Amino acid sequence: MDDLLLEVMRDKSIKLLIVDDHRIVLDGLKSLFDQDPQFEIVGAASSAEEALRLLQIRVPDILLTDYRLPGLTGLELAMVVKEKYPAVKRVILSMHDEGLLVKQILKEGVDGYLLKSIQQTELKMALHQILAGFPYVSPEITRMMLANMNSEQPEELLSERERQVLNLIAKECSNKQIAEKLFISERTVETHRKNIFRKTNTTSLVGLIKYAFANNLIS
Amino acid sequence: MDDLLLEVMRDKSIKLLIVDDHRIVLDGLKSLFDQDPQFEIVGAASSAEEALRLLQIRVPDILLTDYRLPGLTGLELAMVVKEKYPAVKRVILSMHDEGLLVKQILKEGVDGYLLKSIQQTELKMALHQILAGFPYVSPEITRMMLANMNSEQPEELLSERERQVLNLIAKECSNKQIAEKLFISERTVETHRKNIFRKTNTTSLVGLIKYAFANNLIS
DNA sequence: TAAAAAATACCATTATATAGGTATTTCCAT
DNA sequence: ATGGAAATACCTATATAATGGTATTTTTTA
Repeated sequence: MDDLLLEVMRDKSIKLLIVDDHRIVLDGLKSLFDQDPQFEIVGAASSAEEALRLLQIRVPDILLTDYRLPGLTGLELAMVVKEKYPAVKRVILSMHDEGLLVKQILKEGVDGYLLKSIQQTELKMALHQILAGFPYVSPEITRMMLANMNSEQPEELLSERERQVLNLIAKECSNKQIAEKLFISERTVETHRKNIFRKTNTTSLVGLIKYAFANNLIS
Repeated sequence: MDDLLLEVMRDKSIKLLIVDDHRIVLDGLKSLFDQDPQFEIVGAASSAEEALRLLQIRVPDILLTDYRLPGLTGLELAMVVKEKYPAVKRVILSMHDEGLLVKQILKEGVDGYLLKSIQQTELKMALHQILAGFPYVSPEITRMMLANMNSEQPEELLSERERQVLNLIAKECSNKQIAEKLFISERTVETHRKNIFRKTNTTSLVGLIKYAFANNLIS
Protein backbone atom coordinates (compact mmCIF):
# COMPACT_ATOMS: atom_id res chain seq x y z
CA MET A 1 0.00 0.00 0.00
CA ASP A 2 2.74 2.35 0.99
CA ASP A 3 4.69 1.24 -2.01
CA LEU A 4 1.78 2.05 -4.24
CA LEU A 5 1.42 5.46 -2.69
CA LEU A 6 5.09 6.07 -3.25
CA GLU A 7 4.70 4.89 -6.79
CA VAL A 8 1.89 7.30 -7.40
CA MET A 9 3.79 10.13 -5.81
CA ARG A 10 6.86 9.38 -7.83
CA ASP A 11 4.78 9.53 -10.95
CA LYS A 12 3.46 12.87 -9.94
CA SER A 13 6.83 14.18 -8.92
CA ILE A 14 8.83 16.60 -11.05
CA LYS A 15 11.70 14.81 -12.72
CA LEU A 16 14.93 16.77 -12.66
CA LEU A 17 18.20 16.47 -14.48
CA ILE A 18 20.78 18.57 -12.68
CA VAL A 19 24.09 19.70 -14.15
CA ASP A 20 26.92 21.35 -12.27
CA ASP A 21 30.64 20.76 -12.34
CA HIS A 22 30.95 21.42 -8.63
CA ARG A 23 30.26 18.17 -6.92
CA ILE A 24 29.32 19.93 -3.74
CA VAL A 25 26.54 21.82 -5.47
CA LEU A 26 25.36 18.65 -7.15
CA ASP A 27 25.32 16.71 -3.89
CA GLY A 28 23.65 19.59 -2.19
CA LEU A 29 20.89 19.79 -4.77
CA LYS A 30 20.51 16.04 -4.59
CA SER A 31 19.92 15.90 -0.88
CA LEU A 32 17.73 18.97 -1.15
CA PHE A 33 15.37 17.33 -3.60
CA ASP A 34 15.71 13.80 -2.27
CA GLN A 35 13.97 14.91 0.89
CA ASP A 36 11.06 16.30 -1.05
CA PRO A 37 8.66 13.80 -2.59
CA GLN A 38 7.47 16.41 -5.03
CA PHE A 39 10.78 16.21 -6.84
CA GLU A 40 12.79 13.38 -8.22
CA ILE A 41 16.30 13.64 -9.54
CA VAL A 42 16.56 11.34 -12.51
CA GLY A 43 20.07 12.37 -13.40
CA ALA A 44 23.05 14.37 -12.23
CA ALA A 45 25.85 15.38 -14.54
CA SER A 46 28.98 17.43 -14.16
CA SER A 47 29.22 18.50 -17.77
CA ALA A 48 26.97 19.27 -20.70
CA GLU A 49 28.28 16.27 -22.55
CA GLU A 50 27.46 13.96 -19.67
CA ALA A 51 24.03 15.52 -19.41
CA LEU A 52 23.36 14.77 -23.06
CA ARG A 53 24.32 11.15 -22.49
CA LEU A 54 21.97 10.91 -19.53
CA LEU A 55 19.18 12.42 -21.59
CA GLN A 56 19.36 9.48 -23.96
CA ILE A 57 18.59 7.19 -21.06
CA ARG A 58 15.90 9.16 -19.33
CA VAL A 59 14.13 12.38 -20.22
CA PRO A 60 13.39 14.70 -17.29
CA ASP A 61 10.69 17.31 -16.96
CA ILE A 62 13.20 19.99 -16.19
CA LEU A 63 16.86 20.47 -16.95
CA LEU A 64 18.52 22.47 -14.19
CA THR A 65 21.98 23.49 -15.28
CA ASP A 66 24.77 25.73 -14.14
CA TYR A 67 25.84 28.29 -16.69
CA ARG A 68 29.55 27.86 -16.34
CA LEU A 69 30.59 24.34 -17.21
CA PRO A 70 33.69 22.76 -18.66
CA GLY A 71 33.23 22.36 -22.41
CA LEU A 72 29.82 23.49 -23.57
CA THR A 73 28.20 26.17 -21.43
CA GLY A 74 24.89 25.61 -19.74
CA LEU A 75 23.27 27.88 -22.29
CA GLU A 76 24.69 25.89 -25.18
CA LEU A 77 23.43 22.75 -23.51
CA ALA A 78 20.01 24.32 -23.20
CA MET A 79 20.05 25.14 -26.89
CA VAL A 80 20.84 21.56 -27.83
CA VAL A 81 18.17 20.27 -25.48
CA LYS A 82 15.59 22.60 -26.96
CA GLU A 83 16.39 21.15 -30.35
CA LYS A 84 16.36 17.49 -29.37
CA TYR A 85 13.93 17.39 -26.46
CA PRO A 86 11.54 20.30 -26.93
CA ALA A 87 9.30 19.12 -24.11
CA VAL A 88 12.00 19.54 -21.51
CA LYS A 89 11.90 22.81 -19.58
CA ARG A 90 15.30 24.42 -19.37
CA VAL A 91 16.48 26.34 -16.34
CA ILE A 92 19.81 28.10 -16.07
CA LEU A 93 21.37 28.45 -12.65
CA SER A 94 23.95 31.16 -12.53
CA MET A 95 26.48 32.82 -10.33
CA HIS A 96 26.95 35.46 -12.93
CA ASP A 97 24.85 38.46 -12.47
CA GLU A 98 26.36 40.28 -15.40
CA GLY A 99 24.28 42.35 -17.71
CA LEU A 100 25.13 40.98 -21.08
CA LEU A 101 24.87 37.38 -20.03
CA VAL A 102 21.34 38.00 -18.83
CA LYS A 103 20.25 39.33 -22.17
CA GLN A 104 21.92 36.52 -24.03
CA ILE A 105 20.28 33.88 -21.89
CA LEU A 106 16.82 35.39 -21.91
CA LYS A 107 17.10 35.89 -25.65
CA GLU A 108 17.56 32.16 -26.04
CA GLY A 109 14.16 31.73 -24.50
CA VAL A 110 14.99 29.49 -21.58
CA ASP A 111 12.18 28.65 -19.18
CA GLY A 112 13.99 29.80 -16.11
CA TYR A 113 16.99 31.84 -15.13
CA LEU A 114 17.89 31.71 -11.47
CA LEU A 115 20.78 32.99 -9.41
CA LYS A 116 22.48 30.60 -7.07
CA SER A 117 21.68 32.93 -4.26
CA ILE A 118 18.07 31.75 -4.55
CA GLN A 119 16.41 30.30 -1.45
CA GLN A 120 15.28 26.71 -1.59
CA THR A 121 11.63 27.56 -1.15
CA GLU A 122 11.84 30.04 -4.00
CA LEU A 123 13.68 27.48 -6.09
CA LYS A 124 11.00 24.84 -5.61
CA MET A 125 8.25 27.34 -6.21
CA ALA A 126 9.97 28.47 -9.38
CA LEU A 127 10.31 24.93 -10.65
CA HIS A 128 6.59 24.30 -10.10
CA GLN A 129 5.73 27.46 -11.93
CA ILE A 130 8.04 26.61 -14.81
CA LEU A 131 6.58 23.15 -15.21
CA ALA A 132 3.16 24.76 -15.34
CA GLY A 133 4.38 26.65 -18.37
CA PHE A 134 5.22 29.98 -16.82
CA PRO A 135 8.84 31.03 -17.19
CA TYR A 136 10.52 32.21 -14.04
CA VAL A 137 13.35 34.69 -13.71
CA SER A 138 14.94 35.68 -10.41
CA PRO A 139 13.77 39.09 -9.28
CA GLU A 140 17.40 40.24 -9.06
CA ILE A 141 17.81 39.45 -12.71
CA THR A 142 14.67 41.26 -13.68
CA ARG A 143 15.92 44.24 -11.74
CA MET A 144 19.21 44.10 -13.58
CA MET A 145 17.43 43.91 -16.89
CA LEU A 146 15.48 47.04 -16.12
CA ALA A 147 18.59 48.86 -14.93
CA ASN A 148 20.27 47.82 -18.13
CA MET A 149 17.47 49.04 -20.30
CA ASN A 150 17.52 52.45 -18.73
CA SER A 151 21.21 52.81 -19.52
CA GLU A 152 22.58 54.26 -22.74
CA GLN A 153 22.89 51.19 -24.94
CA PRO A 154 19.42 49.78 -25.43
CA GLU A 155 20.22 47.08 -27.95
CA GLU A 156 23.74 47.81 -29.02
CA LEU A 157 25.45 44.46 -28.64
CA LEU A 158 28.46 43.19 -30.45
CA SER A 159 27.96 41.55 -33.80
CA GLU A 160 29.15 38.04 -34.47
CA ARG A 161 32.24 39.28 -36.30
CA GLU A 162 33.02 41.74 -33.57
CA ARG A 163 32.85 39.01 -30.98
CA GLN A 164 35.28 36.97 -33.03
CA VAL A 165 37.67 39.88 -33.14
CA LEU A 166 37.27 40.48 -29.42
CA ASN A 167 38.05 36.86 -28.73
CA LEU A 168 41.23 37.06 -30.72
CA ILE A 169 42.20 40.29 -28.99
CA ALA A 170 41.72 38.47 -25.71
CA LYS A 171 43.90 35.66 -27.04
CA GLU A 172 46.68 38.22 -27.32
CA CYS A 173 46.64 38.50 -31.07
CA SER A 174 47.81 41.74 -32.65
CA ASN A 175 45.72 43.39 -35.32
CA LYS A 176 47.97 41.86 -37.94
CA GLN A 177 47.51 38.36 -36.55
CA ILE A 178 43.77 38.83 -36.31
CA ALA A 179 43.68 39.98 -39.92
CA GLU A 180 45.56 36.85 -40.98
CA LYS A 181 43.36 34.51 -39.01
CA LEU A 182 40.11 35.99 -40.25
CA PHE A 183 41.36 36.54 -43.82
CA ILE A 184 40.54 40.22 -43.73
CA SER A 185 42.71 43.30 -43.95
CA GLU A 186 44.35 44.92 -41.00
CA ARG A 187 42.29 48.02 -41.76
CA THR A 188 39.11 46.10 -41.25
CA VAL A 189 40.36 44.81 -37.96
CA GLU A 190 41.07 48.39 -36.93
CA THR A 191 37.54 49.36 -37.82
CA HIS A 192 36.08 46.44 -35.89
CA ARG A 193 38.23 47.40 -32.97
CA LYS A 194 36.98 50.95 -33.07
CA ASN A 195 33.40 49.76 -33.23
CA ILE A 196 33.94 47.38 -30.35
CA PHE A 197 35.35 50.20 -28.28
CA ARG A 198 32.40 52.37 -29.12
CA LYS A 199 29.83 49.72 -28.40
CA THR A 200 31.36 48.61 -25.15
CA ASN A 201 31.93 52.17 -24.12
CA THR A 202 35.58 51.50 -23.40
CA THR A 203 38.64 53.35 -24.61
CA SER A 204 41.60 51.20 -23.76
CA LEU A 205 42.63 47.63 -24.25
CA VAL A 206 42.66 47.08 -20.54
CA GLY A 207 39.16 48.40 -20.12
CA LEU A 208 38.00 46.26 -22.98
CA ILE A 209 39.48 43.09 -21.55
CA LYS A 210 37.99 43.82 -18.16
CA TYR A 211 34.63 44.47 -19.76
CA ALA A 212 34.84 41.31 -21.79
CA PHE A 213 35.70 39.26 -18.75
CA ALA A 214 33.01 40.80 -16.62
CA ASN A 215 30.43 40.14 -19.27
CA ASN A 216 31.59 36.71 -20.24
CA LEU A 217 32.14 37.79 -23.80
CA ILE A 218 35.32 35.81 -24.01
CA SER A 219 36.15 32.26 -23.14
CA MET B 1 16.01 6.92 25.49
CA ASP B 2 16.18 7.84 21.87
CA ASP B 3 16.37 11.46 22.84
CA LEU B 4 19.28 10.78 25.10
CA LEU B 5 21.05 8.87 22.39
CA LEU B 6 20.52 11.75 20.04
CA GLU B 7 21.81 14.10 22.69
CA VAL B 8 24.97 12.08 23.10
CA MET B 9 25.45 11.88 19.41
CA ARG B 10 24.95 15.57 18.99
CA ASP B 11 27.59 16.18 21.60
CA LYS B 12 29.98 13.99 19.72
CA SER B 13 29.11 15.50 16.40
CA ILE B 14 31.36 17.93 14.58
CA LYS B 15 29.99 21.43 14.84
CA LEU B 16 30.15 23.37 11.61
CA LEU B 17 29.79 27.01 10.70
CA ILE B 18 29.26 27.29 6.98
CA VAL B 19 29.70 30.45 4.95
CA ASP B 20 28.72 30.92 1.33
CA ASP B 21 26.94 33.74 -0.42
CA HIS B 22 25.11 31.35 -2.71
CA ARG B 23 22.04 30.27 -0.89
CA ILE B 24 21.79 27.13 -2.94
CA VAL B 25 25.20 25.98 -1.83
CA LEU B 26 24.35 26.82 1.75
CA ASP B 27 21.06 24.92 1.61
CA GLY B 28 22.78 22.07 -0.12
CA LEU B 29 25.47 21.80 2.52
CA LYS B 30 22.81 22.06 5.18
CA SER B 31 20.75 19.16 3.95
CA LEU B 32 23.94 17.23 3.29
CA PHE B 33 25.08 17.49 6.89
CA ASP B 34 21.65 17.41 8.46
CA GLN B 35 21.25 13.86 7.30
CA ASP B 36 24.48 12.86 8.93
CA PRO B 37 24.47 12.62 12.74
CA GLN B 38 28.22 12.95 12.78
CA PHE B 39 27.90 16.57 11.80
CA GLU B 40 25.92 19.44 13.14
CA ILE B 41 25.56 22.80 11.52
CA VAL B 42 25.55 25.39 14.23
CA GLY B 43 25.48 28.33 11.90
CA ALA B 44 25.12 29.34 8.28
CA ALA B 45 26.17 32.73 7.00
CA SER B 46 26.23 34.36 3.61
CA SER B 47 29.03 36.78 4.37
CA ALA B 48 32.14 37.01 6.49
CA GLU B 49 30.58 39.73 8.59
CA GLU B 50 27.54 37.61 9.33
CA ALA B 51 29.79 34.68 10.18
CA LEU B 52 31.63 36.78 12.72
CA ARG B 53 28.34 37.72 14.36
CA LEU B 54 27.33 34.08 14.54
CA LEU B 55 30.67 33.20 16.08
CA GLN B 56 29.87 35.44 19.01
CA ILE B 57 26.82 33.32 19.71
CA ARG B 58 28.23 29.88 19.20
CA VAL B 59 31.73 28.66 18.45
CA PRO B 60 31.97 25.76 15.99
CA ASP B 61 34.65 23.12 15.67
CA ILE B 62 35.18 23.94 12.03
CA LEU B 63 34.61 27.01 9.92
CA LEU B 64 33.81 25.99 6.36
CA THR B 65 33.89 29.04 4.13
CA ASP B 66 33.78 29.89 0.48
CA TYR B 67 36.72 31.92 -0.72
CA ARG B 68 34.80 34.43 -2.76
CA LEU B 69 32.38 36.38 -0.63
CA PRO B 70 30.92 39.86 -0.73
CA GLY B 71 33.00 42.11 1.52
CA LEU B 72 35.77 40.25 3.27
CA THR B 73 37.06 37.18 1.45
CA GLY B 74 36.93 33.75 3.02
CA LEU B 75 40.65 33.93 3.59
CA GLU B 76 40.38 37.23 5.40
CA LEU B 77 37.60 35.75 7.51
CA ALA B 78 39.86 32.81 8.32
CA MET B 79 42.58 35.21 9.40
CA VAL B 80 40.25 37.01 11.78
CA VAL B 81 38.95 33.73 13.15
CA LYS B 82 42.47 32.47 13.76
CA GLU B 83 43.12 35.58 15.80
CA LYS B 84 39.91 35.54 17.84
CA TYR B 85 39.05 31.85 18.00
CA PRO B 86 42.32 29.95 17.67
CA ALA B 87 40.65 26.63 18.50
CA VAL B 88 38.42 26.75 15.44
CA LYS B 89 39.68 24.81 12.44
CA ARG B 90 39.45 26.82 9.27
CA VAL B 91 38.62 25.29 5.93
CA ILE B 92 38.49 27.20 2.66
CA LEU B 93 36.15 25.97 -0.04
CA SER B 94 37.06 27.28 -3.42
CA MET B 95 36.06 27.33 -7.04
CA HIS B 96 39.31 28.96 -7.90
CA ASP B 97 42.00 26.61 -8.90
CA GLU B 98 44.46 29.34 -9.68
CA GLY B 99 48.08 29.07 -8.77
CA LEU B 100 48.75 32.20 -6.82
CA LEU B 101 45.62 31.95 -4.78
CA VAL B 102 46.62 28.50 -3.64
CA LYS B 103 49.96 29.72 -2.39
CA GLN B 104 48.39 32.68 -0.64
CA ILE B 105 45.85 30.49 1.12
CA LEU B 106 48.24 27.77 2.16
CA LYS B 107 50.70 30.39 3.34
CA GLU B 108 48.07 31.62 5.76
CA GLY B 109 48.14 28.19 7.34
CA VAL B 110 44.50 27.22 7.05
CA ASP B 111 43.54 23.73 8.17
CA GLY B 112 41.89 22.78 4.94
CA TYR B 113 41.68 23.91 1.38
CA LEU B 114 39.11 22.12 -0.73
CA LEU B 115 37.74 22.58 -4.19
CA LYS B 116 34.00 22.66 -4.65
CA SER B 117 34.32 19.76 -7.03
CA ILE B 118 35.00 17.57 -4.00
CA GLN B 119 32.78 14.55 -3.44
CA GLN B 120 30.68 14.45 -0.31
CA THR B 121 32.42 11.39 1.07
CA GLU B 122 35.79 13.02 0.58
CA LEU B 123 34.48 16.20 2.17
CA LYS B 124 33.30 14.41 5.29
CA MET B 125 36.48 12.41 5.49
CA ALA B 126 38.51 15.59 5.15
CA LEU B 127 36.58 17.29 7.94
CA HIS B 128 37.18 14.36 10.27
CA GLN B 129 40.85 14.43 9.49
CA ILE B 130 41.06 18.16 9.99
CA LEU B 131 39.36 17.98 13.35
CA ALA B 132 41.87 15.33 14.35
CA GLY B 133 44.53 17.93 13.74
CA PHE B 134 45.73 16.92 10.30
CA PRO B 135 45.32 19.60 7.65
CA TYR B 136 43.71 18.48 4.43
CA VAL B 137 44.25 19.86 0.97
CA SER B 138 42.44 18.59 -2.11
CA PRO B 139 44.67 16.39 -4.24
CA GLU B 140 44.02 18.65 -7.22
CA ILE B 141 45.42 21.56 -5.29
CA THR B 142 48.46 19.63 -4.19
CA ARG B 143 49.01 18.71 -7.79
CA MET B 144 48.78 22.32 -8.81
CA MET B 145 51.22 23.31 -6.13
CA LEU B 146 53.73 20.82 -7.38
CA ALA B 147 53.24 21.88 -10.97
CA ASN B 148 53.77 25.42 -9.85
CA MET B 149 56.94 24.59 -7.99
CA ASN B 150 58.44 22.79 -10.92
CA SER B 151 57.91 25.83 -13.09
CA GLU B 152 60.49 28.58 -13.43
CA GLN B 153 59.42 30.92 -10.67
CA PRO B 154 59.96 29.24 -7.31
CA GLU B 155 59.26 32.25 -5.13
CA GLU B 156 59.26 35.09 -7.59
CA LEU B 157 56.18 37.05 -6.73
CA LEU B 158 55.48 40.68 -7.39
CA SER B 159 56.89 43.24 -5.01
CA GLU B 160 54.67 45.74 -3.25
CA ARG B 161 55.56 48.48 -5.70
CA GLU B 162 55.01 46.22 -8.66
CA ARG B 163 51.57 45.33 -7.39
CA GLN B 164 50.77 49.02 -7.12
CA VAL B 165 51.85 49.53 -10.69
CA LEU B 166 49.86 46.51 -11.83
CA ASN B 167 46.79 47.84 -10.12
CA LEU B 168 47.11 51.15 -11.89
CA ILE B 169 47.65 49.39 -15.20
CA ALA B 170 44.44 47.53 -14.53
CA LYS B 171 42.76 50.84 -13.77
CA GLU B 172 43.56 51.86 -17.33
CA CYS B 173 46.32 54.29 -16.49
CA SER B 174 49.04 54.92 -19.04
CA ASN B 175 52.67 54.82 -17.99
CA LYS B 176 52.64 58.58 -17.80
CA GLN B 177 49.63 58.62 -15.50
CA ILE B 178 51.12 55.93 -13.31
CA ALA B 179 54.32 57.94 -13.05
CA GLU B 180 52.36 60.98 -11.95
CA LYS B 181 50.32 59.10 -9.40
CA LEU B 182 53.29 57.37 -7.82
CA PHE B 183 55.59 60.39 -8.08
CA ILE B 184 58.18 58.49 -10.04
CA SER B 185 59.52 58.89 -13.53
CA GLU B 186 57.97 57.30 -16.56
CA ARG B 187 61.23 55.40 -17.03
CA THR B 188 60.80 53.76 -13.68
CA VAL B 189 57.30 52.75 -14.56
CA GLU B 190 58.64 51.19 -17.74
CA THR B 191 61.14 49.24 -15.72
CA HIS B 192 58.51 48.04 -13.28
CA ARG B 193 56.36 47.04 -16.18
CA LYS B 194 59.16 45.04 -17.70
CA ASN B 195 59.82 43.34 -14.41
CA ILE B 196 56.14 42.55 -13.97
CA PHE B 197 56.05 41.01 -17.42
CA ARG B 198 59.09 38.93 -16.63
CA LYS B 199 57.82 37.75 -13.27
CA THR B 200 54.35 36.90 -14.49
CA ASN B 201 55.74 35.30 -17.60
CA THR B 202 53.50 37.37 -19.84
CA THR B 203 54.39 39.49 -22.82
CA SER B 204 51.37 41.57 -23.62
CA LEU B 205 49.03 43.83 -21.76
CA VAL B 206 46.15 41.51 -22.48
CA GLY B 207 48.00 38.52 -21.11
CA LEU B 208 48.94 40.49 -18.05
CA ILE B 209 45.41 41.58 -17.32
CA LYS B 210 44.13 38.07 -17.77
CA TYR B 211 46.84 36.78 -15.48
CA ALA B 212 46.09 39.41 -12.88
CA PHE B 213 42.40 38.62 -12.97
CA ALA B 214 42.92 34.89 -12.83
CA ASN B 215 45.19 35.23 -9.85
CA ASN B 216 43.20 37.83 -8.00
CA LEU B 217 46.12 40.22 -8.07
CA ILE B 218 43.89 43.14 -8.81
CA SER B 219 40.77 44.42 -7.14
C1' DT C 1 12.23 47.94 -52.00
C1' DA C 2 14.36 51.34 -49.29
C1' DA C 3 16.80 52.08 -45.21
C1' DA C 4 19.66 50.41 -41.62
C1' DA C 5 23.23 47.58 -39.90
C1' DA C 6 27.28 44.90 -40.57
C1' DA C 7 31.44 43.83 -42.79
C1' DT C 8 34.69 45.28 -45.59
C1' DA C 9 38.79 48.57 -46.65
C1' DC C 10 42.09 52.53 -46.81
C1' DC C 11 44.93 56.47 -44.90
C1' DA C 12 47.54 59.72 -41.96
C1' DT C 13 48.77 61.09 -37.55
C1' DT C 14 49.77 60.69 -32.98
C1' DA C 15 50.29 58.27 -28.82
C1' DT C 16 51.89 54.52 -26.34
C1' DA C 17 53.93 50.22 -25.42
C1' DT C 18 57.65 46.88 -25.96
C1' DA C 19 62.49 45.31 -26.15
C1' DG C 20 67.12 45.99 -25.64
C1' DG C 21 70.23 47.90 -22.86
C1' DT C 22 72.87 50.26 -18.52
C1' DA C 23 73.26 52.32 -13.93
C1' DT C 24 72.53 54.25 -9.16
C1' DT C 25 70.72 54.18 -4.42
C1' DT C 26 68.56 52.04 -0.58
C1' DC C 27 67.59 48.49 2.39
C1' DC C 28 67.68 43.86 4.09
C1' DA C 29 69.76 39.71 5.41
C1' DT C 30 73.86 36.61 5.80
C1' DA D 1 80.20 44.44 5.51
C1' DT D 2 78.84 42.67 1.54
C1' DG D 3 75.92 40.61 -1.77
C1' DG D 4 71.40 40.83 -3.55
C1' DA D 5 66.88 42.32 -4.18
C1' DA D 6 64.03 46.33 -4.95
C1' DA D 7 63.22 50.83 -6.51
C1' DT D 8 64.84 54.29 -8.90
C1' DA D 9 66.19 56.35 -13.69
C1' DC D 10 67.69 57.04 -18.58
C1' DC D 11 68.18 55.91 -23.69
C1' DT D 12 67.12 54.21 -28.41
C1' DA D 13 64.64 51.80 -31.52
C1' DT D 14 60.75 49.47 -33.22
C1' DA D 15 56.20 47.87 -33.01
C1' DT D 16 51.59 48.47 -32.23
C1' DA D 17 47.49 50.84 -30.94
C1' DA D 18 44.40 54.76 -30.90
C1' DT D 19 42.13 58.63 -33.26
C1' DG D 20 39.54 60.47 -36.85
C1' DG D 21 38.39 60.41 -40.97
C1' DT D 22 35.96 58.34 -45.63
C1' DA D 23 33.83 54.80 -48.49
C1' DT D 24 32.05 50.40 -50.69
C1' DT D 25 29.54 46.03 -50.57
C1' DT D 26 26.57 42.85 -48.52
C1' DT D 27 22.98 41.46 -45.57
C1' DT D 28 19.08 42.18 -42.78
C1' DT D 29 14.86 44.11 -41.68
C1' DA D 30 11.01 47.22 -41.63
